[in-house]
Amino acid sequence: MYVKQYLSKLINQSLNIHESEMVINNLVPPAQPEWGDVAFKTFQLASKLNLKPVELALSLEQKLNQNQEFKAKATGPYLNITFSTGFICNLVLDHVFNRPSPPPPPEPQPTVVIDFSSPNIAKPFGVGHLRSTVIGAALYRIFKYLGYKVIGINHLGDWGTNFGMILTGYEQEGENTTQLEQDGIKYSYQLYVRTHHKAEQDQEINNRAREWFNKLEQGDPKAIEIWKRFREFSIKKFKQTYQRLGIEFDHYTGESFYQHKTDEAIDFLQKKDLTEVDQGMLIVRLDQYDLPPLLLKKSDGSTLYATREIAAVLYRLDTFNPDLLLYVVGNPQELHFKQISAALDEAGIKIKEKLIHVKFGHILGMSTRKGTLVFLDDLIDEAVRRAKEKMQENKTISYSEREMDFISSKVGIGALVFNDLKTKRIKDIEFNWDRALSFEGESGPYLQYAHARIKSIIRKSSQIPRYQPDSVLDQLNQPEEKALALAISDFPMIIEQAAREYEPSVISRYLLDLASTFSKFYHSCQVVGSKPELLEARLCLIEGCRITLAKGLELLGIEPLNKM
RNA sequence: GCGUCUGUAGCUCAGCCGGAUAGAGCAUCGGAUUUCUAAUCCGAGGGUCGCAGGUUCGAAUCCUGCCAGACGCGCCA
Repeated sequence: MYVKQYLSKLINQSLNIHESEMVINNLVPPAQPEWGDVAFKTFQLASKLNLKPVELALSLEQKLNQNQEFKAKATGPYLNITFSTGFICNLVLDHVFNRPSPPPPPEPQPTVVIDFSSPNIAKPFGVGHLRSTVIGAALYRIFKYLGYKVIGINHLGDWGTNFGMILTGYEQEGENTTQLEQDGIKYSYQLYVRTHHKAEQDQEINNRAREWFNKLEQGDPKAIEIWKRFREFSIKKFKQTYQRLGIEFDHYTGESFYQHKTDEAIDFLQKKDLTEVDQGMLIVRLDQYDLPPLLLKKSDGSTLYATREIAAVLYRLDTFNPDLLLYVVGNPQELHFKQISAALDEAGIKIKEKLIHVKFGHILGMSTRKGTLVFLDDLIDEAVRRAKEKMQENKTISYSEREMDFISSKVGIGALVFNDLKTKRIKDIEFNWDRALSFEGESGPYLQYAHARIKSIIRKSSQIPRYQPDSVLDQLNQPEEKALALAISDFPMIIEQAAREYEPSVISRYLLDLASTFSKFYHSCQVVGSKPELLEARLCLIEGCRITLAKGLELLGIEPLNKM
């Protein structure tokens, strides 16, 4: 960005135009590295200025070459620009060291509410929920970094007919306090499964489950008390897992929170004359939107998922007055969110631009029934175990016991988190232990390793890297050094793109590229042991890379490591 | 049946608001360690960009049709 911004400014000035966005969008890497550092595609701008691309390129070549800092060469409709390495490094590192934060967004500070993770407290936290959790948490950090006010909400699935089943099982078996307190989720899930199994042979159990859920809805003290216990211990367990992942929420307001707000929501839609009764159900027709009707009430009068969702959106608009309302929820619910958005739009609420369904592909090859479901905690444990194994194989580095525990935990989790963030959200993922826990190639540990190596170099240099204007950066003249500076330069634009597209994978791909560029540098340019000026210059460059890498990793929720 | 999404190297993917010779990782094969961590780096092979039309000076990218897969479509969430 720094380099592109600089170039764009010059191009705009030389032509006396104000098209910096278009120009920046047309600045690309040259097809061949030896052609230059940045290439300008002139097609779009030429068309805007009513010129032929080739002519524009030639004219720009002449104008820009009055500048001392670089060479410009027109090649057909392209303009290839070559900088001196020292110049690029100064441009880029000045920003990295002296202006590490992006400029704040214009006042008033925009607010974004992010609904993510949202597990069901009676069902195991499986690998499927990891995606929403990890993507949502990344978006949370990205928007915060960009200066937004961000509110993270865990919309727990803490209400529903399945609690009838759990309460029935509880009634039959009595409480296993140890299990409940240790892992409320696993306990309620197993209770659910056992009772559900019995219910398949015994209709009486189903009836009992319905009764219990009814009691719960009526506010029966006994039912509420037991439900509260299950909820409390499930959340306690969730928080432990979230802590391992370094994730926090501002609110744990689940579906039960909206239980008594649905009447108000239904009232609101009824007053707008949008509802009608069909076969005993209360519905909102959405024919104008080419969508099937939204169901608000079952024929027995009880509310549905969508009802509570409407209530939740109204509550959030009212409470947080957000500019964006993000729902990090899987693909299958696309229709659901379209309906919610349409119904509210019909009611005159301007929500279409605000309510964004940040959808993602689901995890294939995992089923609760087949028993192929993988529990997140087990997956994390396995990731950490494999990381530890890898560390024990390492013959050149020794670790204290504390280091072993800390590093293996961060590496294992880094691999796991990165695995869910490296591809575009929309893609379905076939779960595979070895792929999810890869430590090589395009992986979290690859990025952490690059960071650790930079730290290691700095440690061995016994110097503190610093940036000074007119410094020794002119010492740098290797292509690997220039490539590294150019890679660092793209960081701000990448973050903006990730936010614009609600797509953390943009950052993942970028960091892979940055780390790979560093690794190439590492293998061809020695830092420690160079003559003093070169040492200082290279330290400054790799520290710039490290700062950028660390920031990117933090945004994704991966720990940048000093040693591994 | 209708709708949404996906289809690029053996596998997993990037590139998709049109532009220079379609890029990575894994896997396979061959190399690199007396110097800052080999969880790394270098090299090789590997492609009808699902198929067929269309728009354009130019299409993996835009439009249409078809094929394949995933998901969704009134009383689960």
